[in-house]
Amino acid sequence: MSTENEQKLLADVGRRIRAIRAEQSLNLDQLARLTGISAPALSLIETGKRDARLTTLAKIAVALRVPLSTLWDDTPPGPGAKTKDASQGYDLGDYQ
Amino acid sequence: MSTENEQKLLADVGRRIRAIRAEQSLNLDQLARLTGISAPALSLIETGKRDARLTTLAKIAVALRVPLSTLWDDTPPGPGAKTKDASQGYDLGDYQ
DNA sequence: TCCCGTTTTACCGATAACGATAAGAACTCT
DNA sequence: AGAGTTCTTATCGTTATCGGTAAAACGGGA
Repeated sequence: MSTENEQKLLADVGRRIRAIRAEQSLNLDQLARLTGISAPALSLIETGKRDARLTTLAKIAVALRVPLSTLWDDTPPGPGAKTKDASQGYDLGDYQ
Repeated sequence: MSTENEQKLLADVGRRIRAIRAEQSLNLDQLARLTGISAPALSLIETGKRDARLTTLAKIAVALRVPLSTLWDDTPPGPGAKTKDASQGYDLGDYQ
């Protein structure tokens, strides 16, 4: 994975987190208390400046009450039949 | 998110990575070359002993040619109609 | 039992995440 | 302009990831 794609991934995840947080009318301090992650750290994650760990993202997903996979968008929108076959070969997105 | 759930999450993601790697008949050295992640680091991730960063998991997903969300399984298996609504309220799994 | 491929574990050094705190920017309202 | 809220940025100290290397375990087959 190239560096510019990593940046896009982080920026994308951050935008998604911020959008969900805004939907729930939470500010950074409130989300910080819910997650145990400091508000500055959350700010860095949301602005795509920090490469968070898996458990950190999981804490955020739990606090926002969304599935972890909601934080990015790489699942193909195909109508059903998610075979989970690795050699399936659907169109790979930017994070692939 | 509690610590024991974090451990379960990491162990689960690791198991899933290992399963996909086995499906493709890759050993750790080969996946290491594909990802740029060292084989010892991959071993730690697969055995749930390391809390990898998002871009690290993304590199693995790219190398294995699977969507990032394949590495865990928190998307509801509902037939179609993935509204991505945060307040949707389907049954939250162990990672929620 | 002796190899051999694979994986795990242990160390090292460099880099980065993370919490805490504080300061600064941006924005609104009065 | 001043006060208030929210977010961003900076610094510091602790901890963890990560690549590299090497050494151990864990197999299986001849």
